[in-house]
Amino acid sequence: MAKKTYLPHLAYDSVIFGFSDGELKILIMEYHNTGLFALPGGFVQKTENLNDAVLRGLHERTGITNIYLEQFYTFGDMARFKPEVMQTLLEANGIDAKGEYKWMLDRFVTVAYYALINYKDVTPRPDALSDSCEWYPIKKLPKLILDHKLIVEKAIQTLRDNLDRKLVGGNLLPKKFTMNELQKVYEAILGAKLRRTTFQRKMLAADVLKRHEKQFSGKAHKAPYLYSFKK
Amino acid sequence: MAKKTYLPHLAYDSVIFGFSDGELKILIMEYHNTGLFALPGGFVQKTENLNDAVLRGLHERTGITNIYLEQFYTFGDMARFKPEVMQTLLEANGIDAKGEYKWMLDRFVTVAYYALINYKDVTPRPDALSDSCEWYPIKKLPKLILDHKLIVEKAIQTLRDNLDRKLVGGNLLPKKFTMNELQKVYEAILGAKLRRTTFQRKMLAADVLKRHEKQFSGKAHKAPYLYSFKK
DNA sequence: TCATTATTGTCTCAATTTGTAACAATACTA
DNA sequence: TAGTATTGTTACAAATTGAGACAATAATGA
Repeated sequence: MAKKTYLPHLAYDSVIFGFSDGELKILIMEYHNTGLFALPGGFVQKTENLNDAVLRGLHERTGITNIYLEQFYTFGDMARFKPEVMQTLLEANGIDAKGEYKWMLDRFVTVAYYALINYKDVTPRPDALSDSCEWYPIKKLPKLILDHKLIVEKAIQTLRDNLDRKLVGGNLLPKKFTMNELQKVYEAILGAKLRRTTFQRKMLAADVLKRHEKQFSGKAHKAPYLYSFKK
Repeated sequence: MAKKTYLPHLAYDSVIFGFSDGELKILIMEYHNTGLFALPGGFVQKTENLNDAVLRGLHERTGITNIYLEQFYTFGDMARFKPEVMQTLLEANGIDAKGEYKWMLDRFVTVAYYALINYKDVTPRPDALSDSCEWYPIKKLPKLILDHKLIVEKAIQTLRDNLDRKLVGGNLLPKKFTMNELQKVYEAILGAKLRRTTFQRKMLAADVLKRHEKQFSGKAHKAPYLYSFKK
């Protein structure tokens, strides 16, 4: 955390999406004894690629490598400069905000990314300053520091815009999934119900799915096929 | 240009699109006595909004205010760190690269924007270090420094993706234009011919155009209507 | 064993959108 | 006043999407 190792004034924040219980969720960190909630973020080492810094941070927090990651906006307004917030975080952790960590009170421009991961693959790990790193449904987020709410909203908007174009929904599921599970992911992202038959036809016509064996659930009805994304 | 006034390690670059002679063009700067070409860019003052810094730079170079501007990506690879390039630029201008301007040889992360402007409204003005600031057709760009070619390609790709979604084509034309002129802008951006009747129907159905008086060109055929974008 | 139930995969037909061409209405020229 | 190039609109075909019907399961339970 020495000033020397990181680029000053530059940070990243990540909106990490997961899917469970039919809901879209994101990882939120809570800081010790402050009641402050924030997106997981970090800093960029002086000789490190920006994208690599984010992948490094995601790996530390989720244990996953090979993460679907997309940069979507860089936030650089002066309005997001509130040194008293960072000071609260540092002091709550018994760190002298006038010492080695003083650079963290400076103005930061932050590059925002979103990640799509399979909920089950993750065991959230808090970092040194934070109390917990937990999943929150996007409809029930706690109050977030600075402009992090805005960052989340822009992430969701970008994800929606990219959903059909980049066929990215599968990254929120295990390798193999049923058509119904995929549809539920789409519905959670778009915030709207979709028609079963139209959805199935569209996905099959897109020619991106590979069909596997059937999944027998033990329920009293026809078993659905399992699918995975090609390539 | 004193180090004190700007955020270190952070820059912006702008891909400024204009349309003339049926072609999409961008503004490129050439540096004195170096044969080096680059996108117009700049730095962010320590107490200035990122977006405002870009608008300020665009105003200085084009004289225009009220510019359509969109941020599209932040480039932060180490591969773009080539201090010898900036050193060449400074020395060609008789500036001691070891002095006050030494910070410009550092690593920079750059936030890239594209702008859409009406070609006729612009009188390109070079900045202190550059020789000229001129329009180049996107098909005939000179070799650009660093990763600026990549930045241009990503700008064009983003512009294409946003074309229908954000209906931004009109920003490249004067307030009033004919349907045919608008179609030519779309064709230049997409790099493909469009069908006249389908294009006209789509634009009218989108309900974003206001129809004005006819434009009499003096040619021996029916005069087209002029249109402007609503609001 | 065999009707019952819930869900799935596919098909059908209607509604809508898009592709393509035709056509009448200019605005000017010769 | 006929001829020419271009425009705005319409007409019809082709393709896509909406909405429902229907047969094919897997299990359950009489």
